[in-house]
Amino acid sequence: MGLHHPATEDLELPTVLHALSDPQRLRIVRKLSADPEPRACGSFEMDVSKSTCTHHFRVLREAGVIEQQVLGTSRLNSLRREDLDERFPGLLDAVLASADAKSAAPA
Amino acid sequence: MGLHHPATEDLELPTVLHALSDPQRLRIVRKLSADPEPRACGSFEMDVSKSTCTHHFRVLREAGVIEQQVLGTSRLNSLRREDLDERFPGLLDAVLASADAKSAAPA
DNA sequence: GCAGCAGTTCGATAAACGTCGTACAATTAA
DNA sequence: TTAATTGTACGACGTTTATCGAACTGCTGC
Repeated sequence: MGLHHPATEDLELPTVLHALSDPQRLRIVRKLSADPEPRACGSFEMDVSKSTCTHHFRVLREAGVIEQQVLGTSRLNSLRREDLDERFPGLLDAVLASADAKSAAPA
Repeated sequence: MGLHHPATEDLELPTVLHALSDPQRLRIVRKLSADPEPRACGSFEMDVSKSTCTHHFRVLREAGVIEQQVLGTSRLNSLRREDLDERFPGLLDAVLASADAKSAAPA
């Protein structure tokens, strides 16, 4: 069965903000942004269990933040950057910039 | 007793995003942005009970999104726009613009 | 076929959340 | 002083959340 992805015009701001408000999920999104190549779930070094991972990827997908393509036994994840930019201009960039600034360790 | 407000450098991105991810709270923030005059809690037309209101204002305050000043029996609420812009440049604007766009009814 | 790998599904659990009503405190007005 | 106004504190409640482990499905390769 195909995974469900919300249409661009159906993206809800509170839902997206909630999806981005969890540290684990924020990490996923940042990695996807840093390297735009679609990546399997397993390639993210998550410090939670496999089933928790599945949960977080689903929250991101159902919020419309990521897209998941089935490839064999894997799910290739990519950011829905264009859709997000169309619906919420500047939001993703601001969130990513804020997350980067925060983690940019001072010398 | 004075109300507790987090310092600008202590603002956490996930906490702020979570504070903004609730429709009631988003409404509060939008009203504060539309009219930058500090306003009492009661002046927001909220469709929830008084105690729920108190809860939402506290979440916003503890996340560092709003400032509450005591004036008599009232709490004057204002956006911590400068602090937010310093810590998370562009974030608040992007959220507010997205919220505005969403509620801007098409013809 | 069989084993291994990638994720999902299914409870379960503990914590957090949004909501309410009632009671309370503190200020202001009569 | 009494009453009204503004908001808080305190449970209480049902829901959602983040987490886990164990069992499962579906592909890939030997």
